[in-house]
Amino acid sequence: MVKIDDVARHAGVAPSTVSYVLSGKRTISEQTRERVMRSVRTLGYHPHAGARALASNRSNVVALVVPLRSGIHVPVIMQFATSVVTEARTFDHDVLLLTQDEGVAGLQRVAGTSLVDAIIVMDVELHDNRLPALRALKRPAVLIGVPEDASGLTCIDLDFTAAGAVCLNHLAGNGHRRVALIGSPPEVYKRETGFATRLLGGFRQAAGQRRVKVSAYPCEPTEAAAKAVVEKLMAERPRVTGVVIHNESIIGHVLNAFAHKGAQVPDDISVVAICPDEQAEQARPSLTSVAIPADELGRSAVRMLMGELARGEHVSSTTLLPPKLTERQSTAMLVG
Amino acid sequence: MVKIDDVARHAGVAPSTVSYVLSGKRTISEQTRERVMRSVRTLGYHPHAGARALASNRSNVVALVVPLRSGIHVPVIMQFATSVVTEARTFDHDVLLLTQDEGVAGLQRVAGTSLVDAIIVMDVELHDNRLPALRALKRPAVLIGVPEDASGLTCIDLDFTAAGAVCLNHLAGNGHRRVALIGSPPEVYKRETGFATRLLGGFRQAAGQRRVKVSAYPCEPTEAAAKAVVEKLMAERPRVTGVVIHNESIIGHVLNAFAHKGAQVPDDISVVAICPDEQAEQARPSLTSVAIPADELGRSAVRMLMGELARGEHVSSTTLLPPKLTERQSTAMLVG
DNA sequence: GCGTGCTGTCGAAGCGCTTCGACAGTGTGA
DNA sequence: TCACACTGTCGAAGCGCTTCGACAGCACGC
Repeated sequence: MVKIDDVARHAGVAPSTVSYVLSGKRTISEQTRERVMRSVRTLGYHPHAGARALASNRSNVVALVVPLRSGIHVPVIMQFATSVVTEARTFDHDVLLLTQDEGVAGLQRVAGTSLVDAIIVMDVELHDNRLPALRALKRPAVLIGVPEDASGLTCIDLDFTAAGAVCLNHLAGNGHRRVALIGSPPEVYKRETGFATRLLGGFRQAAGQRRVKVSAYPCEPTEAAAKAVVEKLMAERPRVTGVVIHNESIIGHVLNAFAHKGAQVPDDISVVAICPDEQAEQARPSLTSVAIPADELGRSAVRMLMGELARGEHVSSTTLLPPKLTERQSTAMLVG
Repeated sequence: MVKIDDVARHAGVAPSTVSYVLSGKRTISEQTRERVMRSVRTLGYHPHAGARALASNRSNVVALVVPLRSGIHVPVIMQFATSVVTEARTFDHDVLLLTQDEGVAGLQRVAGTSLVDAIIVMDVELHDNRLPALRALKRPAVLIGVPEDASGLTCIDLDFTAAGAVCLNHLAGNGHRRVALIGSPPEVYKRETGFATRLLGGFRQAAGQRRVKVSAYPCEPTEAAAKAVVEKLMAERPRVTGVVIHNESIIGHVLNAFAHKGAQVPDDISVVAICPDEQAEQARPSLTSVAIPADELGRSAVRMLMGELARGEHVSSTTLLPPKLTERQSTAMLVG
């Protein structure tokens, strides 16, 4: 293994000079820098991560805690994870993958051993049991999702409350007076997952203001469940003309179920979805939708973390990205 | 931060004794062990990962390289990744997430800096450009997938050749003489992704032996593409009675398309899929399928790595898990 | 009673890097 | 021309852990 002393000798400088060339933490003459860099390249020098972490008290690794829970759409998680990895790399950081089932112990382990400099936690519940640990950690953390009490924490998420309202308002603006929400499985609401609960809240509140009659139908992520929900909906509320779908897994199935029952989208039923843009564009008909900006969330989370690490001080904040509704073929003005 | 010297002082022993208690690398009296462990717990000691890595030349981290490519079913990747993380934790290791787009440079970086002890690479192509680097690395690596030349490498995968044969034979055994394969998008075959190419090969070879007429239809992972492929298939080969689907994303769409065209499964068309068991069970009708054992692959990959790390010597090997076909409702004896 | 072989513990020497203070050498302003 | 402030580089002191060799203390067999 080639080490910093080898590079120093090869370039005819002190080891500390090599270190400063590589870190840029002190000014080095262009000439020396060149010489050192050439040595680094010809020798194929890679600084030892452990040694670096020990001496600098920085591992250049961030932890990413991903959910394994039911009711969470896997492609969105994956998209988020890759955007975190990609963005972290631009800051010369790597990403350690943790699963949620290690829970609080996992957080304490990776933070306590200085394995990671910072932590990103996905799928935060309203009353998440990891919150106290996260507050106590002496490392920056960003939560994706907003718990009920976000004090002392840094959170970022799509503004699901506003998203719920935007969907309702779009339908109401098109004249729909009876609207249904087809959502996540019941257990997601039971455990008070932030995004589901908040969207439903925003949806209901806007409906109250607009005097629109609404109803909510939780739904398991299977084709059969989607079909059953549509049938139930059409039987119980035959006069519903607008539907909001907040459950990526069943969007296609719901559309098929409507078609099967002879309900044309958008002629008989207008549909708005909350899902990644890509999915909305691929659906037939293409879906009016509020985008889930997984990519942007991942990038922002990393940037916030890097900001805190650079500044060395913690400021609690909550960032809610405004929902962006894109109108496509699945919604129309209510006629008659 | 509490360090090993603090623990040693608290327990009234030497730092080295604490280290040996924690690592178990030397015999320690039960009495001393107890005392040290108590101190560890009361002080809340967590050994510094970097210091440990520096001194022991082991980081206790394995790298996992995941694909970002099109044509690869995301839930399977995710399932695999979580099984790797879970299994690695049972060996007291963590998992560093790398994306494929860092390519060879990424492998060299994490291995060269001693950030990781070992590497798992998913989605290996027949002529993967990372193979030379992986052979040259002085760290254990396990490939998921089998390249054409696997010499010097450790590989594990489902035996896709056998899987292709098993599917064909199951249909042939049920009397089907004309069978089609609906597969991955064309680019997957073009870049010679192992699993797609091998399955097709096994399928064709078995067909030759059984004197079954076969045809292959690549398919993009969209509902529209699936529908189009089914229509094309039924127009071009109206006498096909058996279909193998090797493309998890479109299974549901293909079934719907058949239904839409009035072809009953399994009465008119028998369908075999290659997909996770869970997905096969949820489909309607439930699908006769060859399982993709993502979980087992992940676990095995980690175990092989840990074995190599423990032994300290490299032995090249290729492990092919035998395909397991489970008969469900989507296949039937050909009548008439 | 003495050599021999264990067991359990200790002390010290690193592992490879960063960073701090020191200090030549050079340029600047009075 | 001299004091002074920069610039660029060096040397040495750690960072917190593991591991090697050493060595007391004890049991055993002769």
